[in-house]
Amino acid sequence: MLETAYLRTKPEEARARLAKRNLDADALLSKAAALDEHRRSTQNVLDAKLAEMNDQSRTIGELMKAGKKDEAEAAKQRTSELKDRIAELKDELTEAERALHEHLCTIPNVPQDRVPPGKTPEDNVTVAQHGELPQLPESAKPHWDLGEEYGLFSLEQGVKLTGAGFPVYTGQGAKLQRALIAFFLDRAIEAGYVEVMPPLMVNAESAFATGQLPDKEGQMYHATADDLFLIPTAEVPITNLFRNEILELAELPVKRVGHTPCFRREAGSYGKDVRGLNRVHQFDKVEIVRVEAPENSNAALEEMTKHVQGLLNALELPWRQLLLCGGDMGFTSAITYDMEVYAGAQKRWLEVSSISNFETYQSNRLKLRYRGEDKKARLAHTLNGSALALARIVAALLENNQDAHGIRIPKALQPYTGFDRIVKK
RNA sequence: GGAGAGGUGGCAGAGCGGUUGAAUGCGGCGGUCUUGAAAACCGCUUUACCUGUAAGGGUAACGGGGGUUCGAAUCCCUCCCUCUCCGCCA
Repeated sequence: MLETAYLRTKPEEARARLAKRNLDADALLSKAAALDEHRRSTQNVLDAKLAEMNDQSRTIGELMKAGKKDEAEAAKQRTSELKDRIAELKDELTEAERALHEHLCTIPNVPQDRVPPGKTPEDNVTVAQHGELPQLPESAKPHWDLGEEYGLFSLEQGVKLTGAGFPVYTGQGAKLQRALIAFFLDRAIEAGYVEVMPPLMVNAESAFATGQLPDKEGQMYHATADDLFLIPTAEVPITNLFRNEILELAELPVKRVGHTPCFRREAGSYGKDVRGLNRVHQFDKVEIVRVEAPENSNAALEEMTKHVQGLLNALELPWRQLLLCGGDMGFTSAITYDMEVYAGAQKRWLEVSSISNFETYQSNRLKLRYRGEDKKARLAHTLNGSALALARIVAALLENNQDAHGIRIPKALQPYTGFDRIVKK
């Protein structure tokens, strides 16, 4: 959620940046300004009445102490009107706060200057690319065929157990999952991230603080009996670790990494996008999360991107880095890079990582602050990125490395898999 | 799941209807003293919002929400959480 202080002090900047998202920035912001103004004036009046009431109460207390019962009683009578007015104003303020808050929740984060304008993925900008695209023979198979052929994973079995989009991994396929997770975790730990194993379910408060609620409610599985949500990403529990915290400057930067399964309903998805492992309801992901002082957050974003590039290079996967345009960026992000790998048999790019700087948008909801040089508490910046999402990495790995004798495992991964090829049983 | 106890500032721990945003101790910060340090002594030490150029002033917060009252950390209701005992269990 955007800060009202920002909207008040830099309305022009907010308007210009928001416009890149291809929405009616003027309408959103002028409504926010009106609601904010109303909230403040209501509080002003209420505060004055409360001060008056406090004064009265103090006087009555003194009269009671002095034994002047009659005078005290008389003073009590006089407070009833004030009391009613205060109750009225309190309701008004609560409503004004609710309305402002609700409206602020509908305004996405303001994109940074360098974010390109645009509406669709077509307008994203490729800022880096690396690796040769694999030249596979016509007989090359997409990963869903390879998965069946080598007995690595089965979507059909998942249907039996759960439903569509819940793969069952078996044998070398299961080991490959475990190897990738361990590899990603180890690399992050080497890079200074502290490993976290969080709960896989969160309460509504946590889901709200990182922005999954209310914007993406339909995306999460909801256990209604206990009002808990299955996490769509480790970002949610890990970032919420810092909810309502004030960090000392020396504690920054906070660097956390966690592996979790991720659960996504993916309501409304269809078509070739969802074939095989391209889009599933449950997948494993290693996520890196950072809390930074504002002046360091953009450097941190680049560092995280380099880290992800290093992983992809180690896996020998051709990748490209996209700078998302305003229209394609996530609701809560100020700038996002997407990392895509090329899946040679499908002949298409698959998104395997999304790295974002949320600036204060999340921390404002989280009430995540840090104490600066001047000892004043102010909102920290939060960032996160996938490093990396498994299912699609597996898809690309299988497709690109297939040959007549099986599927080659990249060298960096072999210590983790314990085998250098996937072969038919 | 059942029974009981309890949730107060960074921590420990008072307060149980009237200048109590909150005693006291510890910790932390600043100062005096000292060649330096320790000890001792003195002062400071929460956060959010509103108002103001600022200094300052105002309001709110004692697990969350609601109620009683002129006035609530203190009384009542409710939810959540922690601890102890019992039950169940990987």
